[in-house]
Amino acid sequence: MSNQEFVMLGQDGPGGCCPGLLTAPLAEDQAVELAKVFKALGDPVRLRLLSMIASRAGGEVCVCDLTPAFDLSQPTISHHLKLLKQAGLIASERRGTWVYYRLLPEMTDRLAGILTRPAGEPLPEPAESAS
Amino acid sequence: MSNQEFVMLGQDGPGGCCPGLLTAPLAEDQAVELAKVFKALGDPVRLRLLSMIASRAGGEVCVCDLTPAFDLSQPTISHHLKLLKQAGLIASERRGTWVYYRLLPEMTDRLAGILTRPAGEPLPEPAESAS
DNA sequence: AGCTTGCATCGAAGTCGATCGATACAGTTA
DNA sequence: TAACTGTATCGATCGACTTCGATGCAAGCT
Repeated sequence: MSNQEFVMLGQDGPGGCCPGLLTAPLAEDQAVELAKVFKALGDPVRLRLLSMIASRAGGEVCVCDLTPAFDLSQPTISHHLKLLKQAGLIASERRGTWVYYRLLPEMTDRLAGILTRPAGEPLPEPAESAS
Repeated sequence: MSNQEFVMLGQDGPGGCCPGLLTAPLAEDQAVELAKVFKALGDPVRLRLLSMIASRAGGEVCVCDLTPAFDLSQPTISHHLKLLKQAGLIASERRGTWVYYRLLPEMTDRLAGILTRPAGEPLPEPAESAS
């Protein structure tokens, strides 16, 4: 179905676990893929949607529970959910009339790892000046 | 100096450490602030810039070392650095003719924490379907 | 079948963002 | 002071993004 483009972030690159963004200069291809995911997180509405989905007790939320929480039209919410889904952050499942969304923790785990600096990072020098 | 707007992400909110995005529904104000930072990371050029700065041995990089690494004009690189700076991800210092940028690990640490789910998260059920 | 509800897709309108060339500013050097 | 190098800012262009109303599709109900 469809010609949608999903973010895959090629599982840990060729031969290592999570190069990390903070340790090595990050190739352009990886930067492009990673940017898609961060861009999906770069909107207040999508952040709140993700947050509502992730923090849900049962792990799932019906769209009908998400939409009324915003001052936005139903198509707009649907669009944001689609972007989060294409970013690999959430997945959806239809059950009867309703569609349920749930978090894909693999992606958030990956992002957290990418933003984590390896244990005892030197922390060059506690310089103070900052333009 | 200036009327620039910097992201502050009010240190851990009123009384807790890193509510977390994945555990509670995230208020609108927090979502707006967080989105600014993620938006700054939502561009391949900025991700590579941040990566080059963060992975630098001495912890600092001269702009003159960053600019030639891209197929972009000098003003464009300068603009991207400005956005990363306003997001609180990097800081700059002028020494003589050159300007040096360095990572502000507090922000990346914070983001990593926000994207990390608290230890033994239930992981509702390893359901398979994903539209 | 026909109606109703829940959600997605489709254009359109307005805003935002990435990029550039031109230019201004800071600091060094002659 | 003048000239030169390294960065930042300005204004414009153009494509991307957010949002909407209208519409289409899926599933349940009468």
